Amino acid sequence: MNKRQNAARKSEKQKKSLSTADWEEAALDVIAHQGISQVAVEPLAKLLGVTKGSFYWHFSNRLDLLKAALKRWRESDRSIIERDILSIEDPLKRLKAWFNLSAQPLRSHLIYSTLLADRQHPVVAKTLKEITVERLAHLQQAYRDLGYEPEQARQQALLAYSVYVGYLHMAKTLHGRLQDSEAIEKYAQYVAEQLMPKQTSQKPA
Amino acid sequence: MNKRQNAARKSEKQKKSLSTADWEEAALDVIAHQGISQVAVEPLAKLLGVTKGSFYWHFSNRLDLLKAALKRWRESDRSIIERDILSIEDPLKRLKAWFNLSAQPLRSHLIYSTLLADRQHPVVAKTLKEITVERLAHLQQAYRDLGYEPEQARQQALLAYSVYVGYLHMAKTLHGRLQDSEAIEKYAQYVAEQLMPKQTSQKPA
DNA sequence: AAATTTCCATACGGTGGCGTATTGACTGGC
DNA sequence: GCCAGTCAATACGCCACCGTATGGAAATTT
Repeated sequence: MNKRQNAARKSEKQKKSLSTADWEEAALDVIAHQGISQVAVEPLAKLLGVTKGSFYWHFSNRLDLLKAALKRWRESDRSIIERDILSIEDPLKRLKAWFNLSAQPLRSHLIYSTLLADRQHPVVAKTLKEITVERLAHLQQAYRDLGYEPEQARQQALLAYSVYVGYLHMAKTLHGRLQDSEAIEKYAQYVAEQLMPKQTSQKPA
Repeated sequence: MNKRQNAARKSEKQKKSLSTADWEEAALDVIAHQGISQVAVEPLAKLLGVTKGSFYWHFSNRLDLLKAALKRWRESDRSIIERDILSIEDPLKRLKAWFNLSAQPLRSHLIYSTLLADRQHPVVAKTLKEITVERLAHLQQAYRDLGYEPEQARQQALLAYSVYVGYLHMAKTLHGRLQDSEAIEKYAQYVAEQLMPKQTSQKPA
């Protein structure tokens, strides 16, 4: 038998030794629910059932872990967007897909929402700025493709994205979590109607 | 002469001894620029040119200060809103005043924006929830007064407030501060146009 | 001018987290 | 079966901050 420890360390499955990715994922889980400040190596180690002796084998320090975790999140998020949004050719459908995705209760949103709170942290600030600029560009392009003039497309993209960010906050503030009920569905529908060009004119005044 | 210390303690004016309000204001300044976590009693004392011996004379502990500071902020903010917004009878002008105030670079916004980031903290969460509910009610009322049906007024208020919150975040994320330039003016103008009822109909579909 | 109140300094112990150093145990390759 | 590599436990020193205890000085009261 080549399984490593014949005694299960704490709960289920024979735990093999941890990989760098395991630490990153654990960090992301903590970020999603508690924020950057709670990503502390000793508590995290306890969470994973080891001590920090292990941590400092995988990472040189705490910052190193944060960078790696954020990079991992960013890549996964980007691949989702590329697969589910940017691949859509019809700009109206693409925009709808944006709104639809935004209303979905994904861990990625949870992480983004928490990162917004931790924007003081230099590493977080850098990541946020990058991802925000990127998404704004995509949104602007969508509105451009719908016939908006560049400047108006920019404003509209900013507006739409503000609604997204604002919603994330409101949900957490008012309910302590991201909603999953029908209420959000109705609201998302309403928002989409407000933020998408009316049928009556392609190029609004 | 009844001035207290004939030698200026550190910079200007003969510093009399500190009041509770002084500590609260200092805390709010730190909150505005660095967030709750940086409101630490020893650093704050250093900032005020005293030691924490003073602090624990005025407050029983750190939490006590936070509560007091937030209460102070909330009251000042509320009085601004009552004076500059709620007093306006014409609902359209009132709404315009909301958007106008939102675009102003006030310390109150700065604080609110930072508090959004610190919503993990129980005391902050409570404060935020209260103030959000309050403001949403005011906004909803404004839209009601404009002829919106209750449900739509609620949605619209939520949307408008999300834009406000989202904008605060975007500004900080993209520029590291609240903008004061003409750009924000134009954007505010654009947003107002989008979020206020069109001239063509009082009661939008 | 003495007493009391108000405000502050200093010193102390406690906690939680970071990062280092060292040792140990299990693994696969030879 | 030995060795090198991989992952983890333990112990240590450090720092920042919290809260307490105690004493002292200036201001105010009497």
